[in-house]
Amino acid sequence: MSRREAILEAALDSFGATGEVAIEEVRRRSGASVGSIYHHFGGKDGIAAALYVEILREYQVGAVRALDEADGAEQGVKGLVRHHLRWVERNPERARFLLGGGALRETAGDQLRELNRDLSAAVDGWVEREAEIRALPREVFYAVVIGPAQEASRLWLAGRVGSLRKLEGEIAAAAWRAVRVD
Amino acid sequence: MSRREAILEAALDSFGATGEVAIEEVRRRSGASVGSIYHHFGGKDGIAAALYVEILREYQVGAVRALDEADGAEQGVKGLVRHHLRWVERNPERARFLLGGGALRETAGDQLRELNRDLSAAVDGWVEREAEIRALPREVFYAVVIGPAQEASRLWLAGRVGSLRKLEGEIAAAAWRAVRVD
Amino acid sequence: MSRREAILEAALDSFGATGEVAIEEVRRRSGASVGSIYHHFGGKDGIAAALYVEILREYQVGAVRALDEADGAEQGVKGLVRHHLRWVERNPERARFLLGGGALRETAGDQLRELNRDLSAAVDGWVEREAEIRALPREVFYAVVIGPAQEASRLWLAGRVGSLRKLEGEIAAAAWRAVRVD
Amino acid sequence: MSRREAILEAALDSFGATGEVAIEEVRRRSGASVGSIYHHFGGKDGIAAALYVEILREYQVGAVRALDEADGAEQGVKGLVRHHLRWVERNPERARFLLGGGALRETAGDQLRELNRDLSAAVDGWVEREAEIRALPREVFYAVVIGPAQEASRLWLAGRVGSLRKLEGEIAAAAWRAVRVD
DNA sequence: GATGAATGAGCATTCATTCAT
DNA sequence: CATGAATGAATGCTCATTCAT
Repeated sequence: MSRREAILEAALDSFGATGEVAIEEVRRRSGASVGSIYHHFGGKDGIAAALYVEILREYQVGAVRALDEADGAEQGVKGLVRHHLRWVERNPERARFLLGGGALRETAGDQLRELNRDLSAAVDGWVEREAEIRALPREVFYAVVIGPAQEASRLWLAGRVGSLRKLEGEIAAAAWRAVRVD
Repeated sequence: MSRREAILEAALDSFGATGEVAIEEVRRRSGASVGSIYHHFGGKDGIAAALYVEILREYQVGAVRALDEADGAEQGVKGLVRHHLRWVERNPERARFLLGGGALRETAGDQLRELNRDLSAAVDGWVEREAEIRALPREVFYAVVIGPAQEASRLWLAGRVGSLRKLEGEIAAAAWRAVRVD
Repeated sequence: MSRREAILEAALDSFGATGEVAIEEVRRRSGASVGSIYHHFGGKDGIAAALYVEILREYQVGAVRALDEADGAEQGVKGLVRHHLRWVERNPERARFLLGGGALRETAGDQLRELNRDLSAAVDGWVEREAEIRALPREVFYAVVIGPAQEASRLWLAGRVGSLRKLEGEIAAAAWRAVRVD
Repeated sequence: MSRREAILEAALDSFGATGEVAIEEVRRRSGASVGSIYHHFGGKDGIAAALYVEILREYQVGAVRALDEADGAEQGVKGLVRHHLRWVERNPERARFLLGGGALRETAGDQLRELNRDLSAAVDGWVEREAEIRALPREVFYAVVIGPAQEASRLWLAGRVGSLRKLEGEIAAAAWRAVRVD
């Protein structure tokens, strides 16, 4: 593991422990010196932004693959939901970071915009091609498909739900009922 | 307005401006002295907890009323969604605080547990009496009904959606499709 | 127990717990209001001074009695030592306060000077009448008789000695050897 | 003088002036920044502990040398007493700090235990080899030899005795009478 | 005599950031 | 690339004291 990776790893742990990325904490956990951290990331925001981009990219790759591998509208929608739930359950710290990290969207600016644009384009294109999906404003489609999975994820991260895996089928089916044409 | 109320008000404003409750900021905005703040709330966490409880209670009162006034399952589910969206749109600072305030759930402990228990009981009782609602694990019902509204709210709070009011009908209808029996 | 006494008691406990008398702590422990404390003692120093005087007086009464009841020089010296050790062992909090409380001698000023003058007079008079006691500067007599007991007390208060009672005989005998004429 | 040393020096002065180590005061006197102080000592307790260890070590070195240079039991015991009195008279601030610093024994923990163990071992070994010294519990020996000097020191530090040097002979002789075999 | 809300100076501590080596 | 000493603004908090009721 490179210095850079070790620092990012430590930053993620730091966030998990305290709810924010603290340089001092990162230094302790990574074993790198303050100077080294600054050399690589330029500062606190730099670390958070790099981490955010990296995590988001990983999440999105999975989402796009879920669509690619889907055979038909139903499988696509359910695949998005399942990917969300499984990714959260396998990456709780990353999920927590993504949910709590709204503050730094500005710093990572350009890269994030690019990422989101790419995903949106992919999803929008897919939706348009699927006739079985009800015509909905794009934000509503997003909210209705991802919202339930996201809310369940939040409950799970807060320890108020035992297993996302067990709810997966129900949530995916509900999302499908909500967006399919009758 | 009592000192106590003035302090809570200032704390909400402070949170809106900086994303967290800063004592110094609260002092400036409320006109109260540091000592007075500590006299009433015991510290930073105390303020946040009191605010959290107060806001959550207000939200929940509205949610329960939405159910009470509903005539039938469909109206009830749609009422919950509409209440959520309208409450967020009318109380953006409060909504932001509630969403970001996961950290202090411990401090407010007992009161929050009580609030959540009461709401859960009310909703569960209602759901059981409605035959038109599909049998779902309680967490799934919650996630499926509130999730989309919540996700749309987040987009709106982030400035990425123009008006919740306009999406209200679509989101409520989608939630209903997701939980009704066929 | 009167309000006054309750406050003094609480002040002693507070000192035992934190090493100094804190009004807030006294308030909590005594159940009195801040205002009431100020009414009775005028402030922090007032409490400490009153406590100091009260405790010192009690200690000195015992010391004088030890001399009064003594039959001859040896019994007197040993009696002073024994009284010191027993008083400390029976009143550890009071002893701690007396030892640590040097800072407030100014506040209690006049009363303390009077107390010390009275005790000095009593002891000096007694020493002069006892021919078996070696001629020593008064401070040396004091240091040599009380010093060992005091040092042992400090060890005991720090938990580094099991029981003062068991050492009593040896320490008293040593003090006597140090001040008697050959 | 290194930063570290400058900070310790300033801490000692600060203690002398106010009776406790105040970071703000240390900062002013040492010229170091707050951050630097924390970098080196971690906080208030860290400074006090480091100071305590350093001062105690210096005192103990002198005590051990007094024993080493002594020719026989009488010179050894009197040497310990004289060292104590002279050290106090030459280092009043350090003495005051050592006497008042009971609170931080926990923080300096291990190092202090080690120091005390070493000194105890040295003294115990010496005492055992000296046949002219009366068999006494180790704590009693300590209390009887050091107690009088310590008590005289306290009087001197409080300004109630003119010169320790003048009392030195009497106090040392008294200690010797108290512990020698007849 | 008693109460407790209010005050504000003072203090320890954290933390992002810089920079000489 | 790496290190760690140094900086100093910012902040939460404590606590003695006052005073209107």
